[in-house]
Formats: sequence, structure tokens, C-alpha cells
Amino acid sequence: MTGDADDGAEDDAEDDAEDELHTAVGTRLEQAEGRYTRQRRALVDVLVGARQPLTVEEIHALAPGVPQSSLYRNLAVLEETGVVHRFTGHGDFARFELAEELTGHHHHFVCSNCGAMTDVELPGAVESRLEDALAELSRREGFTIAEHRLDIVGLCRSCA
Amino acid sequence: MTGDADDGAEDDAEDDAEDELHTAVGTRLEQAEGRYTRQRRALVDVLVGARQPLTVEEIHALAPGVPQSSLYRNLAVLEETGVVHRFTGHGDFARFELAEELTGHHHHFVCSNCGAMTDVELPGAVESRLEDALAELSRREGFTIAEHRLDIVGLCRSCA
DNA sequence: CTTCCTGCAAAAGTTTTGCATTAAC
DNA sequence: GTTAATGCAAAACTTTTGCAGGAAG
Repeated sequence: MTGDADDGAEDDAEDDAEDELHTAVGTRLEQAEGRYTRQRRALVDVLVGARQPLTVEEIHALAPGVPQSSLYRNLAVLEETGVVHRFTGHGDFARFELAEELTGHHHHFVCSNCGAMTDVELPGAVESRLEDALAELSRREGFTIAEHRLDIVGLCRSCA
Repeated sequence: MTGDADDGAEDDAEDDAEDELHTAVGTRLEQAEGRYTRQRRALVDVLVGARQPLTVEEIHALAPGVPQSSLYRNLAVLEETGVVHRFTGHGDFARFELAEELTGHHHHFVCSNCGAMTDVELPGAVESRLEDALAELSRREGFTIAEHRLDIVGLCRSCA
């Protein structure tokens, strides 16, 4: 398992990051008087591994033995706790991803053919110019800005 | 424009624009072998008047006497025809707006408290810089970009 | 031991569809 | 007159909830 240097080092780093994440999630659940159960841990692991927003169906496939009702309930708890973000993607299925506070700010490629979503980051300069413009706009319109979400819609490599 | 800054001139200009819109919609429906019926015309009028994405419930209130099933069916037809755009906003209700091809490119303020959405346009310079960056990103990732959608989430004036 | 979580099944909510009738072309 | 659109009611769909049993702290 510790075989080749590059992958080994990357894996170690990822493991550390994942440990930190679990600690952070655990803390949040405690503050909300909730328990970080095996199922909830499993859900977080699934979302970490995915690196893209997942549907309930996809999560269900990746979290064997967890009934749908528990899935929905735990995802609701994790959402209230600020651990996961829930939104409805293209196709009217709810999708879930880890909150940006835990993973960092990013946007999404959305394939309009197969519906797949993948995470993507904008170049820093573009992102901050955009944020400046949004702040200015919001101020002018009397809107109190909290965050922004950008979907890039088109065809993924496989569907092109 | 004709230079007059009074309301009458504005209304005339708006009426003209709406006529053009109806003609464009009619053409699209013909090409799809569909009919531009009274109900469909009424739906388009409602969406034009709203200047923001509406839920089925809201449309239902603004289009008296149209049964929900007809609403859904006609909105589906108009979506297939490329006249309206359907998406799911915050709160898991479907929302509908006229296609950007008919109204022009814009984004949305989304109030996370009351769920209201309002249309907003970015300054041209920011918009084109963003588009350049997205094009570059998409090229690099092998993604064929068709459009982008930006939601500015926060609190509207009334909820702040 | 007390509180929260789990799992099943049944309910609630929005959206879609079957079928007889009506309107558009 | 032919074909598509309409309206009602019933179905299908994702998502939520009640309740008895089990696990966590």
C-alpha cells in the first residue's frame, strides 16, 4: 500500500485532509446536539470520494445497506448542520455536495445531455473580479449578497 | 428610440417588443407543428409581464381559468420549442422564464429567505471577461460550452 | 437510562398521463 | 374534416413523516 512514492504521498495527504474533515463535521454535529453515527460518516465519505454533486440514487448505490429514508433524513441533518449543500440540478433530482466551507469555493460543469456535474475552479483573477462586480451590483440594488453559484452548461467530453 | 422620455413612448416601445415576441414564438411553434393557442399566448404574456422567473403556482394565479395540467403541458411544449426555460430554484419548485434568446442574457438575485428571484445584468466588461475565462477553461477541460448561469444568493431588500 | 437514530411502510407534495371532448388550422 | 389542444381525474414520481425497535452517549 505504501508502494510508490508519489501516489503514497498523495494518499497520505488526502487521508490527513479527510481526517480533518471528519473532525470538523463531528464538531458541527456536536454543536447541533447530533451524533456522528456510522451512517453519517459513510455519507460524508461518499461525498468526499465523489468530488462532484451526487443524486440520492447515486449516493444510495455508493452507500450499500442504507435505506432511502435514512439517506434523506441524514442528508437533511447534514444540510441543517451546514455540512452538505443541497440543490436541484438539471433533471429535477436533488443533488448533494459537501459545503463550500469544507471543500473550498468552486463552480460546476453541467452536461445537458447526460446530466453529469463536475467541479471546476475559476482562475483567481477572474473570480475576484467577478466578486467585486457582484458586490458593486448588489450594493446598488439593495441586495445583501451571501454567495454566488455559477453553472457552465454544455456537453461533457463523452457526450460531445 | 424616438427620443421622447415619457411613459406613452415607453409603452409603445414595449408593445412593439411584445408583438415581435409573439411573432417569434408563433414562428417557433409553427416550425414544431404546434399551434399558438389562446392559452399559450396567455402564458407568454404572463412571463413577459413578470420580468422574473415564476413558479407554477404564481403562473396559475396570473393565468385565471387555466387548469394546472394544461399549464404544465403548455409549459412543457414551450420549453421544447425553446420559448421558455425551466429550472428548479430554491425550495424545490420548478420555475419558468422566457428563454434568453428572446429576452437577452441575464442572471438572478435569489433571496435565501423568501425565495424571490429577480433578473439582473452584469456590466458588459465583467460579463465578457467571464465568458473569455469560461471559454478558456472549457477548452482545457474538453467541455463544449453552450451557456452559463449565475445565481447571486443572499437577502433581498425586504428580507435584509 | 435517556435521548437520538434507524428502518419500514404509508403519506404528502409536485408533476405527468389516459381518455373523452373541444378548438385550431 | 383532420389533427392537435384541453380538462378532469387518476397515476407516477421524488421526498417526507409516524411509529416501534435499536444504538449512542
